[in-house]
Amino acid sequence: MKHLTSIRYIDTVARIGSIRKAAEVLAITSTALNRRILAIEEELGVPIFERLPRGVRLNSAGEIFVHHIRNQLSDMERVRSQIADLSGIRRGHVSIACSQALLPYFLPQQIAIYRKEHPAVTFGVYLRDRAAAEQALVDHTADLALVFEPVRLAEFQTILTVRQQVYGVMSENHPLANEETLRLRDCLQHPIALPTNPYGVRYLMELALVDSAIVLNPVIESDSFEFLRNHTLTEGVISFQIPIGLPVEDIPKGSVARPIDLRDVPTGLIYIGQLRGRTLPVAVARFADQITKALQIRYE
Amino acid sequence: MKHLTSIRYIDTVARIGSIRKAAEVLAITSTALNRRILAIEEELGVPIFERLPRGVRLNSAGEIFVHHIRNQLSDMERVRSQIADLSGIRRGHVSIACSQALLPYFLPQQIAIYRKEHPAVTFGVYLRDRAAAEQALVDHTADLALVFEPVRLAEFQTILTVRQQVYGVMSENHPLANEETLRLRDCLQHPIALPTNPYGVRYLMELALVDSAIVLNPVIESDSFEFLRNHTLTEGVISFQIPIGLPVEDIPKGSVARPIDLRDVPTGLIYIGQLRGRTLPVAVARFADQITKALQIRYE
DNA sequence: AGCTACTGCTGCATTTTTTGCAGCGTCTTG
DNA sequence: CAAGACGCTGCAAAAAATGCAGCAGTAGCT
Repeated sequence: MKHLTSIRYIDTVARIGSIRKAAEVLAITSTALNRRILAIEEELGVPIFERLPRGVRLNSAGEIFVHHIRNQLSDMERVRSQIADLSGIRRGHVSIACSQALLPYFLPQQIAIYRKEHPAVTFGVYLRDRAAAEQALVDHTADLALVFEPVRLAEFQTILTVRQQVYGVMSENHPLANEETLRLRDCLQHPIALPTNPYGVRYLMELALVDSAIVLNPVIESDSFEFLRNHTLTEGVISFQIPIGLPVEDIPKGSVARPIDLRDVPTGLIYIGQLRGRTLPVAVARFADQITKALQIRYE
Repeated sequence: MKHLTSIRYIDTVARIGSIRKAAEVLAITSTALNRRILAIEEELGVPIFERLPRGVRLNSAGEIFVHHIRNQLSDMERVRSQIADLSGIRRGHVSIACSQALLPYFLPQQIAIYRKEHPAVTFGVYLRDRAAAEQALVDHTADLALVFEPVRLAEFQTILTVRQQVYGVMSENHPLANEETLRLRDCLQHPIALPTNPYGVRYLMELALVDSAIVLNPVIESDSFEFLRNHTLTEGVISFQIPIGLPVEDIPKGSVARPIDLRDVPTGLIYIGQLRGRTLPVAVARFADQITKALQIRYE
């Protein structure tokens, strides 16, 4: 909306940290942008940016101000979507920050279902580790966060939690492929592949072993779950994943997934959350509702 | 704030229920107001007012919108005051050491103006002669010094200087009361009243006469400017004062002030100063700013 | 030291937006 | 049916925003 242009600009400058760079992104000249900032500072009676030789940075007045205008901007989005809802059309945008496990199957499926009903709603899906996803809520980069074992900031308001047991994924030719459930000590007899540290699965497994003398020695470590999953097929390694990151029906040909005994690795939790105290735009609220129901049905 | 003008207007229209009447209240034409409303409705894609023969009324989209913008407006107020608190212009203490001439009119007036904006800021005003005022800065007894013809210690950092011509103050019945400007030798034909030695006016006048044979022989000598000023009314004496120590508009009934010819007594300077190198508290800096501007306007 | 590249900022001419005036059509009201 | 009030529109003037060119300051590099 037009009357929010200045504060949208300022939001962008605060994110980018440079007036000239932000001006490029916003497709205006740095002059115009600079003047808008000076005008706002004039109105507030106080500068909101520190001028550094390499750009600008919010000072504490700026922190307060920008925090407020981000609320204002997303509130306005909500209002627009409420108004649009009145006239029957649902439009809007849903922005999601989520863990890697949600990307391959769960979210694409859910978004497809939703968009079939409401084609005017657009989506943004952003891969963030546990900490960054929560941060994205705070700075309004995302409306929803779907995170495995989050840090749980004070600003994070849980909508739903879902238990997720860790599974071992391996080739169907693997010696352990026929076990009903896997014991961790058995797995560790074989080469293993693990996600890197910030990810929830790795975190859970290290937590499980913290009291024992055992150390995780992955032959493969990667921050790509997809790579890890594929690698179980090409080499006889065991990878680890949570059910939501696995196909709903059947594991791809040639690989199997077996639960790790709960005595060895406890279940983790996926959290769906939003920024505390925020009233979500209609489209977002509805989507949150949909995936909440889907998860409740799927994981009792 | 400027960028909220449109929504403030809309808020008013919603309250009043008529574009033309609201325009009057807002002191703009109905045309401009009407166009702003149309523009917002355009942006929202939906009207927010029902047009009735007697004016306008919010429709349900408008209810949502106006509810939101009212929140936004009061939030902005809150943010502004948070920022004001943070920057300290709202609270704090300003401590001033100054010459006697500033006490009767100038400072009370300026402090009143400032405190009207920032009632939580407190003031301390201390009468100090030229040397003592500067010393007060050094030992942090005062944040600001306003001094006529100061000693100018090394630690004294000048913020602004203002020229002040010496005036003769006398009863309107005095023989010299009708002169445009006064020559010093004419004044000395009459009884004169002078401040005691440490004061700037006395200093200036003695400086002016140092090369001549003339000696100042006051019939009254006092360290109270107020006493001197009043005494001109009761006895036919001439007293001496600088403009800032005189009322802004009119000299009190019965007395007149006439400038002393610059060939006889040179202009003196009022210095506003602070401790060298010190970063002043925000409240102090603001007040210094205010009086600086006030003085610049008053004595060009 | 000198140089380059990058920063935020400013004066001026130009473009865009906003405003005010006059007037139109519609509707209630006396 | 006339009067008055309402929201709205065409057009010209006023005001604001924008873009260009250029300045001054600083970090990092040679």
